[in-house]
Amino acid sequence: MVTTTAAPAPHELTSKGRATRARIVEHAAELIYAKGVHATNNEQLRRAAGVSGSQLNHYFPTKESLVLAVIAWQAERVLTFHRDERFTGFDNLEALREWADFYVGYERAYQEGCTLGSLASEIIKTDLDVHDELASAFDQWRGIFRDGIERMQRLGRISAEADPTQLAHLFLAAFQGGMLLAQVARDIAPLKDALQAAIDHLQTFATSPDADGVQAR
Amino acid sequence: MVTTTAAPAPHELTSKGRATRARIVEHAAELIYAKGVHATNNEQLRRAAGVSGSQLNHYFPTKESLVLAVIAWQAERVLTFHRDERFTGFDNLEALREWADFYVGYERAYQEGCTLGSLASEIIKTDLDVHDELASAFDQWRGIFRDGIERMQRLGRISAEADPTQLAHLFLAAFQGGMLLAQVARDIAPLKDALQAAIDHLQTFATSPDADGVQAR
DNA sequence: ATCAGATTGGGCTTGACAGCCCAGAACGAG
DNA sequence: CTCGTTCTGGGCTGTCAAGCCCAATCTGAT
Repeated sequence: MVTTTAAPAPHELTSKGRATRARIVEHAAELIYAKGVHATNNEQLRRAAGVSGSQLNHYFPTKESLVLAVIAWQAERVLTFHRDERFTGFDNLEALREWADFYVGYERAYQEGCTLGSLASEIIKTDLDVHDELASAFDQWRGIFRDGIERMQRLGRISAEADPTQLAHLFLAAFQGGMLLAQVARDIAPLKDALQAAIDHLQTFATSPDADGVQAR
Repeated sequence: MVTTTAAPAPHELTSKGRATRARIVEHAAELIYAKGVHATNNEQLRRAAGVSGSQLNHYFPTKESLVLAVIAWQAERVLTFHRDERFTGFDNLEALREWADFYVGYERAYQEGCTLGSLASEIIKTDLDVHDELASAFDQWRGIFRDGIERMQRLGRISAEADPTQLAHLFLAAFQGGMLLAQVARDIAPLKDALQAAIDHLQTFATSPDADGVQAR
């Protein structure tokens, strides 16, 4: 049996099928975020999503396929959030401050950690072949920060000597590390401090320290 | 049978017993670091440490007790490493650079992550009651950086306006986050960049930028 | 030397979970 | 309306790991 066209299409989903599949992914994402991949089993997911065992097998033959779908879903969520208009592509310091404030004020930050980072840490050493999906997501995430910083340079807001990729790595690392530390300490302070310090660092590259409404230290 | 003294001592270990227990913990730590907690089972540990099933049960009745011992062992290791003479309590920028260089050059950094951080992320959401042990370890770790930065201030090497706790959080978060990103990307660059940027930031507080052998940017 | 307690060996049981199957219901194109 | 396809329900089974037990051996203090 050879595929006639370029679209094998293992499952042609109807609208109802798509709805069920989406319901499974969303509930799986929530359960996994709250309890971790390993502590989330089929039965809990069945009850939460209101589906039966065979539906899971129908839409997600293996746990790996489900986890991949959850990763894709969470990645899309977090990337969409960061591309929200309010952050204007992170082309100014105030947007970064607003972004940091959001997560510092996000209750679940120090309870469950980052929706993507926690997931990544938990399964990166397992057999699950989810590496490429994760790498791609984090790469795009970093790209959002890097592009923003590059734009700050082009707009003359920060010095041309700043290294956008390095700074993007600092932001993402401070965020992920801060989330982990906050989770462990059950206190948001580590995240708050790390993000504040990272932003302060970027501020040292600002061409006019006071132009952004915040006085230099 | 009532204990005569105040020492219930659930198990008085002989030197042989202590050796076996230590062998188990060390091999468990290595296996867990390489493969994760969940992917490490009794059989692998039995073969690696050359012990039998009942020994595991004898020294570590539950997996939780074993994981706790591994956490304590790894925490002691990482804290001892950071207290090594060569870092002189992190009371100068050069020590931080040496520290960063060590991990950037450490092969397993972007393969397995941080010996403590990876473990923490993997099990923080599980039932295992290991929270206090982890919190204490990270608290001491942060304390090493904070104390170093405070000493830099007392020695007049950096401005008194720097916030030692905030900067300590930045270092630890950049390290943990950088480790995670490096693992995901299979590239050391994120860790290298994050640590470099964090050190650059501390450098902006230096009272004499060139006194430490490195020119300001 | 003796003996109580510590240590060791290997196998076994119980429980949990992922993956699978079959039959029936709903859907939707013609 | 009709029929092939997709969707759904609930139960079943194979696998695997954690925890446990009994019996044998070793240790070290007296």
